[in-house]
Amino acid sequence: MTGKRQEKSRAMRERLVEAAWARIARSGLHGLTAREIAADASCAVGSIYTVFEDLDELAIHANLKSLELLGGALVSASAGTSGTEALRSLALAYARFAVEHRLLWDALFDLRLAQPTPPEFVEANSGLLGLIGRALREIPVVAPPDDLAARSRTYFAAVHGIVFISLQGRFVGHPPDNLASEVDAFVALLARGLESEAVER
Amino acid sequence: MTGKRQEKSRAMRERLVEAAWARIARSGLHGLTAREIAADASCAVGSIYTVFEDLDELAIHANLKSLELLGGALVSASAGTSGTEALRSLALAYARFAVEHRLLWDALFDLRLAQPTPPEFVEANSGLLGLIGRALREIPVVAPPDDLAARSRTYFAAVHGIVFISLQGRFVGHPPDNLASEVDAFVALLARGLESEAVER
DNA sequence: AAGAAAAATGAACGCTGTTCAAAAAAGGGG
DNA sequence: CCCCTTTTTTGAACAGCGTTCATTTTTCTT
Repeated sequence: MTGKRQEKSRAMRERLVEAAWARIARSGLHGLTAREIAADASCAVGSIYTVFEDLDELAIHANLKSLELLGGALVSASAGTSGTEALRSLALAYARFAVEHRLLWDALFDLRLAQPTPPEFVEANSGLLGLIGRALREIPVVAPPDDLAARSRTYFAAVHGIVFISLQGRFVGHPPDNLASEVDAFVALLARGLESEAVER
Repeated sequence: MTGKRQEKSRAMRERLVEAAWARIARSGLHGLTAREIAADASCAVGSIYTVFEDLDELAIHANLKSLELLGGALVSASAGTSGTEALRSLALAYARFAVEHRLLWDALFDLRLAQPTPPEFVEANSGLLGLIGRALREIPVVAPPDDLAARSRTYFAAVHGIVFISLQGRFVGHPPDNLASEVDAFVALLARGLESEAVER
């Protein structure tokens, strides 16, 4: 039998990521402790550090798992739609994901990294922004030479902020129940603004 | 001499908040350790817990200090402006504050509380949203019976998200240098949308 | 089957927030 | 002004954290 070493270490890697992800989903990023993860993954605490640089790197990989889940939700939500309708579907699906997987979603943004963001993460994010870009391209005003990527990021950021502040619950105003309609109205407003831009040109 | 006890404890309270605030400004919320704060404020670690419930409560009061600073910046930025111009000034001032006091601003949103947000904090936030409300009221479409507070929060949240994602730097797109123009363009788009709403009515 | 190489282990280290018996300071009465 | 009571301040001690590394166990090669 050859390559037994690689295989075992990769299996442990996966177990660790799975355990970390499950624990974030249950207790949030704060509930991520080396000893508990190790217990969940049936290995020693020290083993974590033979496979990952530190707990942050493990958390990043757990977040990548969440990002994949989010990506799936966005893709299926926007399937068969286009233009402003696609924008609305994407925004609503994003809000729904945040509500339904609250702790996983929180962890995506709570994690502050000492080191620069790893390329896998940037790529995953770009993929999701690409969905917005596709929708924007179908709206006349937003086309080359406009920077589609920049606009996508801005509009995503705006919706993200609305979801974030709403779920944070530190401000008076909409309770989270109304989040969907809040987001919907906002995207509609955005679309109006874009149409108005188109008319003027 | 009477009331020497109260006075001393209040003085220590202020020293602690000041020390915590300064340390957040220098090293972020992560750099907030009980022992270092105590050293800065010239008292024992245990004293912190005679005055505050825990470190979180101390951090809240440090954040209140930051919120006052932000409030001042927003008030002076929007002074003498109205309507959409006021909205632009407010958004730009908000972005500038985030950049110039990055760690203080991060701490405002990094702090996740186990307990419900204390009323002082909610009040301070409401005060700042009121500035947006004043500006919105001067835009015809946004008037009673619209819920001004709800709209204020939504638009603030959108701008906040843009600043947040931009400074986070985890996405491709605008570098933070362009944050001001990104925010400016976005507020302009928002204003267009609002005007378009007005026309339709 | 034996020796060499690699990987997994978990006790130990230095740090954290928080507590609480002891010490210090402040107020009141003779 | 001094003594006694009450209140406040103190910092060593505690439990738990992420991380390390000498030791043990497992895997590979000969």
